[in-house]
Amino acid sequence: MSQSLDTTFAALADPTRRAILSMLLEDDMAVTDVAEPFEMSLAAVSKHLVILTKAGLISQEKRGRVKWCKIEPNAMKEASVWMQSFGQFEELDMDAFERFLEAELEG
Amino acid sequence: MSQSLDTTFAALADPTRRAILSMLLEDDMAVTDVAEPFEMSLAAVSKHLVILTKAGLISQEKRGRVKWCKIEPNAMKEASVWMQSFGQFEELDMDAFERFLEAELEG
DNA sequence: TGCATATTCAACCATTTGGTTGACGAACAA
DNA sequence: TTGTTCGTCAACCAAATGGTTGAATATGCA
Repeated sequence: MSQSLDTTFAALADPTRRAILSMLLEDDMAVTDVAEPFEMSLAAVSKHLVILTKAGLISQEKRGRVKWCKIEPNAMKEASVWMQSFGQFEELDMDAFERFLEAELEG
Repeated sequence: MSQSLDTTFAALADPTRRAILSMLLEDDMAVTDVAEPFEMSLAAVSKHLVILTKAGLISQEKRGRVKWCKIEPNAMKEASVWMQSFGQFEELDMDAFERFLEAELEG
């Protein structure tokens, strides 16, 4: 339930992963090209991409040898709405609010 | 700059800390009272409060023996603005959102 | 076929995280 | 003074995180 907020925020907490998301805003990219600007191994970047995928922030599609990475803005929406609404609905049951968001954004 | 996004998102990634923030939306609270609903030690909650304080999401002020915790709603702004830059997602289902709000607020 | 490229897997490592417990100091109350 | 409450500190622990390397798998190309 708030599991998805956990994974979304945790994924966003790492600067490498935020940089990857920024890159993917420009265009879809192959794993190797995503990894190129970073001073770490390809395997490390591949792990970051798995984390972003599990958080739903990106999707990956394999065509031939190449796995293409594509941003999925929908997952960010739940966290974004959570943050933007925070403080505006003092009398709101936040647990119910989180359940609502999850149910809404799932469909 | 990117450092503070790290700490803000990391602080928000834990459900206990998000629950604490929700509680503090209602009112300022003493550390002991914040800890009361959680099934963990006072020391553990105290640590969570330190993390929230370092992220700027709350502030703490000691009066007498009691340390009061107060939400700092503006601290989420940087992270919120960052997320907004990805704002290419479709809108929420506003009808469902309004039904949710109505149901929540009348209880 | 044989070789290069794209990506992941498996094992490993150091550091961080989220929790525990017991001792402690500071502030109140008797 | 004595005792109680509030909150943190210190030491410790297990699990998760973020990185490495080398081997493995899958695809494409000559």
